[in-house]
Amino acid sequence: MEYNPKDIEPKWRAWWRENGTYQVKPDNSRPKFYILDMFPYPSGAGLHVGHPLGYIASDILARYKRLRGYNVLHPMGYDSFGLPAEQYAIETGIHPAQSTDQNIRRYREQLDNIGFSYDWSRELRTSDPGFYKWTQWIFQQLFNHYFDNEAGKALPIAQLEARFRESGNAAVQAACDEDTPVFSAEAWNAMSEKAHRELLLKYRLTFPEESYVNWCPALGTVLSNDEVKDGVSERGGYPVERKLMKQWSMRITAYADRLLAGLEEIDWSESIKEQQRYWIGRSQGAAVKFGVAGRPDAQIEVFTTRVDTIYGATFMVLAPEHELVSEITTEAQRQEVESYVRWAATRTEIDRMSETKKVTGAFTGAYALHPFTGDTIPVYLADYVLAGYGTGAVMAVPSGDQRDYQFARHYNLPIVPISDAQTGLDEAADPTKEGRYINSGIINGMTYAEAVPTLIRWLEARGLGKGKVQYKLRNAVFSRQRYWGEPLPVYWKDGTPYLIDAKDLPLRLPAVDKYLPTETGEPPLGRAENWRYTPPGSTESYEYELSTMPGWAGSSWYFYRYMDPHNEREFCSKEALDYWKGVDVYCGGSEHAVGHLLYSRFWNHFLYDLGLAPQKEYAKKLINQGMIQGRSNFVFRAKERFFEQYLWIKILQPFFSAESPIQLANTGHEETFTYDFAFETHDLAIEVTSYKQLDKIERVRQTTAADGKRLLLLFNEELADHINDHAYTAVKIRKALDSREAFIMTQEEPVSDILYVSYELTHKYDPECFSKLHVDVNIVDGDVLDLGRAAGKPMFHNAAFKMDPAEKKFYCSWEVEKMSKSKYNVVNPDDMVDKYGADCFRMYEMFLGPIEVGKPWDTKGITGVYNFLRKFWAQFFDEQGRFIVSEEPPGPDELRILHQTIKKVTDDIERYSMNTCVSHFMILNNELRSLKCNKRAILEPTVILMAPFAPHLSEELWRLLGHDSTVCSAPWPELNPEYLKSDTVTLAVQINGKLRGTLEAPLDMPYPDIEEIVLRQEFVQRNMQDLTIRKIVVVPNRIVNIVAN
RNA sequence: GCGGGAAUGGCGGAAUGGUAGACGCGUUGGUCUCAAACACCAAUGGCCGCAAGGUCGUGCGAGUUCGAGUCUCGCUUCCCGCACCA
Repeated sequence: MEYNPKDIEPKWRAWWRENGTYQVKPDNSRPKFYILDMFPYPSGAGLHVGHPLGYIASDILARYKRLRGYNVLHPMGYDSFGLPAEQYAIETGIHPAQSTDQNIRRYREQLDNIGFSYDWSRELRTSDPGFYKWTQWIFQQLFNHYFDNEAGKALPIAQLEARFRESGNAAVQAACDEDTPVFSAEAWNAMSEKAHRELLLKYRLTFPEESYVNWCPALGTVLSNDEVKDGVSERGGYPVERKLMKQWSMRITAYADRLLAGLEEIDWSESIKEQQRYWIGRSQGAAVKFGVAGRPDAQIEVFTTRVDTIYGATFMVLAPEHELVSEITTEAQRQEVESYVRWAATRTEIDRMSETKKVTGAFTGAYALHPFTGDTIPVYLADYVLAGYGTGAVMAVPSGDQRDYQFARHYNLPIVPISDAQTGLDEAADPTKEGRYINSGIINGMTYAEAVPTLIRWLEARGLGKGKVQYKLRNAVFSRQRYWGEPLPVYWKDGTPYLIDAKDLPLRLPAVDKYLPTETGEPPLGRAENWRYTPPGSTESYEYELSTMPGWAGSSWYFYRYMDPHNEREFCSKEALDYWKGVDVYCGGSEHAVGHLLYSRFWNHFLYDLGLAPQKEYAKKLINQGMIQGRSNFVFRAKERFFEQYLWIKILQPFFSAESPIQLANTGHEETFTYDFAFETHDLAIEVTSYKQLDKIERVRQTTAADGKRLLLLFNEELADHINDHAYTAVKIRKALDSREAFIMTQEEPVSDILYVSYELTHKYDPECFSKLHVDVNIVDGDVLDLGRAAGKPMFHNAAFKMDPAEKKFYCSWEVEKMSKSKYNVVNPDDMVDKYGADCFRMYEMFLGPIEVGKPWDTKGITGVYNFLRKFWAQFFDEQGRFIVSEEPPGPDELRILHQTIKKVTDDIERYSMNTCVSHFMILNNELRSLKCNKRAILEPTVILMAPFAPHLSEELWRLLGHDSTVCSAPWPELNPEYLKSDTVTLAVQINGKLRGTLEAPLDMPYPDIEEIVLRQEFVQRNMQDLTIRKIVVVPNRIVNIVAN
């Protein structure tokens, strides 16, 4: 009986679905386990083989935990608000809901194909009003709370109001805007309601404010810091500029310390935790106020982490945007300063980054007063000081800070050493904390540890400064000028925002005629008719907020909704929260390190403060699956920014001969055309034995290159518009390349310093091949040539050639890169499932290597897994194809290998090492085959062990073994350590740490006997001839090391 | 520049301080076949050797240890993240 996945897989998927096998309910009799995948954004491209990697690993874990008796919550949903659907809507007029729905259906189909054990009755979509009702509700809670620094948690804003009425805000320790004025109770009580509301906005955890934001003109929206990479938008790569705008903001900074501390209690990768720590960017230092000469009213405050270097401050630098700039600038300098400020404003982020080493600045003509010495020091502007960090001003200590040093050198400002340990100040700054201070007034002769508190005490006593903690973390911009997102449940009255009544939630997205900004530049919601709110009991109506929420809103809390997805009264019931608590294992990509993974922790801390979340940290364990990369099909030009849109293939071998012309037919389109080829001459004769997979390449065009050699052009510019065709073609070409080393790809116009690339041309030294390639490839012997990084940035990795005549080896490597539609290197999981079955695909993805590391996709290896499954299947059938297992009792060898496998697979799943599990199954199968074992007592437990990995095959065999219930609820085989023991062990014998031989010895042989036996061995005696034994180290049942000289 | 991680055959990758290279791919040889494919069997880190065996081997250099891919120190290279953060 042949193993045919198509016969069994759809059948069992249907059965599982019909029988609700994967549906879960809270069950206090069993321990719970919550395994969550990061839900996908349903893009139009569908899944590729890289996507399911994490899903498969978590599915294996979920199935395993079920077999271990856990009540497993393993849900899936869609992060279905987002930019691409909106862009598509702008282009086509199709409502994003409609295209999103279509994409989701496609995703669901693909996910179903792979046999995941999701409880689909809990599916959710962030764009579903039943879901975003609660996103809006949480937003309202944030609006209604402030962060109390004394309590260390969020408290209702009403409590804050009460305190203001009682005693003003002087004694209130709360997270608030920097510019919050101090007021007394009397003053508060005398204010208007509008004034009250405006002041409260300075405390609320979400609030509108005028601030510099990342404005992306091309996308017509603002972006949060984590959505901007290298000065351009993460989606689309459009330029981003800084712009002062009124935006909703989340006071995440209030939680900075808790988000930092929380990292200590979660089992996430060090790299993600470090990224979050860095993003939060806590630094301890001091705030110091400098006076301005001749202006007793003005002060320049700076933040420094090195207050101990303050005596070395010989000038000050302000950011060009600093608010005091025009005030303190002298008339003589005004023109220069203004032109510098203008110049700085026009520079984009990219400009700044590419010129970080260049010193620019301007002198304001003003002088600051050094708080300790009273000296006057000049005040400059420079854009190396950032307006957005600290106070936007620094005290410049050229002897201790390299940037200040460079600036001082450029403007010929004094560089004063401040420590006797500083060296090399002729060359560079020396930021040492060693030694004792010199030229430093009250701290002369002190060490670093003594100086800092001395200085801070001095400053505090005079009101000139204080110790301060500064964060890099900024409040997160929370509004987007887009259509396809959650509407903010807010209306505007009298210039301040009000929440709509909770009973009016959800505030549904209105219909609009177009998905573009209005003619007056308002967001698309401005197009909605009658987009106004009438508060309960009011006759007036007021305009709703026109912005929507950002993409990360829904994903900041969705993990709770799965626990109770259909609840209409609460975001999640208390019972469900008490039972499921939080996520036990969270699986997803590391690209969300400082976006989703930080924002969701923030919301969770907030919900925890409200008593709505059971745990401070919602996900104890995080697994980051690596990215599966595709191979690039392109050869890049080193000196040009964009790579060729063509793929050239040069035929190296006469695989089209005059005798047997090959037809290349277009099979992908309605129009069909064929080319007949007959090549008479050939450039090279690398042996090629298989070409048949070439027969589906589309649109091949024969052409002649400049040097007169024949070339085939496989892509053409028309195809650029048909991305799917590209992907298709690229895959076909890769298959051809995979099958044989048939091609060299080359560029249109070869240039000597640019390389030709071939695909794993040879892996063994072949002198013929070598010399011919040498001629053709034009490369420097023994060199690894990096094809260069376009414009200094690794926009694309490149293929490299290495030829090493000394080693007689020739290497050629392909670059690997992210699989993406635009790179034409996508491999579709459906194709894999269609050809090999879901079980095989699942196992193969796991077999590729550890989940956390990225690796290139290589379809070749899948046959190994497929053969394994076929052979495993065959164990259950006799030659006539009848299902037959023996009821004989198993022998010790069979039991040993079974229990070894139980042990290894159990241990390895627990440590998320799925790749080695697959190996263990293969080893087990190889052993059982050589033992010709078809005994039920062995095979039945094996089927259960395999069930998490290959659920369909296991289910089929399980039923054939005579079970009525599903293998999904079978008990995990129990390890019996007795069976692992054997009578003898293989002892390795080393002499001075070198392996000299092995010998079979009885288990647990006593020491003197071991020594005796070992020394009797022929190979030991032979190697011991001139040596005297010093010592014999015995590791029981493993190794004997004879130390001798 | 700073932070995190990695480096093991032709390739993906295994190895609680204890026989490096499990398992798979690929390759080579063989069986089957008119032939091919599939399948099956065998070999497969390099070098020397007919063989037995020897010898060198986990990026480089030191160290700890009876014993190091694994631990320590110092480098190199690559990947990821951040990047004028005062």
